Amino acid sequence: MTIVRLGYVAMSMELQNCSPSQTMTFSQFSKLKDREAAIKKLERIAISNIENCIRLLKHNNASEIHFFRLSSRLVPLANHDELSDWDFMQAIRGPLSQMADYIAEHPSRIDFHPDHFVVLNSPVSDILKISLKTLRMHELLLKGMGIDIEHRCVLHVGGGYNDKEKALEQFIHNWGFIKPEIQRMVMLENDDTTFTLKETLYLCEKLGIPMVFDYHHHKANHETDDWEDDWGRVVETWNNSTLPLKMHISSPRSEKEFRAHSDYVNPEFFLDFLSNVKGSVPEIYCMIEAKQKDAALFRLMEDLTGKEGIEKIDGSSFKLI
DNA sequence: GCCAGTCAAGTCCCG
DNA sequence: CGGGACTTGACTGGC
Repeated sequence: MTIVRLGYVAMSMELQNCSPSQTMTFSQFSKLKDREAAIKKLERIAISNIENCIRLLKHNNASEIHFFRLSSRLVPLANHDELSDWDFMQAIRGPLSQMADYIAEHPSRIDFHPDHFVVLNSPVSDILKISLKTLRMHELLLKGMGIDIEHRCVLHVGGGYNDKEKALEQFIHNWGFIKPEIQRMVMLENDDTTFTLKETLYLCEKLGIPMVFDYHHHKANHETDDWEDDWGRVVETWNNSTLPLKMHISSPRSEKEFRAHSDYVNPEFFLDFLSNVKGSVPEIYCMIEAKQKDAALFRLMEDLTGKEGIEKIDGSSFKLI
């Protein structure tokens, strides 16, 4: 028996004026003459983003959704070099602790997917450094939300640099310079252009990192199309975690734009996948990555309801029987 | 109120 | 080696 729990990414198509990613670019910031006022504006944006996250969490609870990816753009310019004197954590302390209270009362699985500019296998030390700074920001935010940081940040392996084997070894090399507290936050995901399931598994097994399998990326980028043989290895990487296995599900937009995410997830595609993993693991968290965000999740929830071999537990949780 | 252009970042691709 | 594409959602400016 396997329990499947579905989640969605960062923002809602149903809630109005509830973006958790409002922003100010550095060029906008620079144009403002009064730096103090500009920082106050950044702080207002960050506070509004976090308040909107709380609204999203309430929306999730009301909809029986227990799995959610937070936007990584909650605090605009938090990592910017020119703003290193800005104590953004102090500025957002209030709403962040409200969020922590809410999460404590309504537990769910919450994580981040820092954008692809976090590159841990870079041979350039400055790029590694800024990447670690970005991870440090995620660490602070998680702690502020009262969330155990273990395995909360999904990352890609990084650049191929014309020699993937060397790039994988560079990852291992760089990993040695990363403090254990940050290492503990990281999960790795196969990507759609460079590092495949097998290559990502190589790192995950070597370094004890849980592997987030992205089925769509695998379809777009693989040595051999079959993944079932490697699925057991993916499951094993989660022995390194106290959390259940997690993966990513999305559908190609079209044959021509195969790598792009479609608005919704094709239920047949998903059901076919589920039939292959049934019984292999007690619980799977599936992050639905679709353009229509929560609306796509709601549609999938409906599509799965009443299907053969699927028993509904609650809104977004299903038992495969 | 809509549409095109801009903004950030690192990598990759082309010339 | 240099410039442009890629990607994402938010925002700005022109009409």
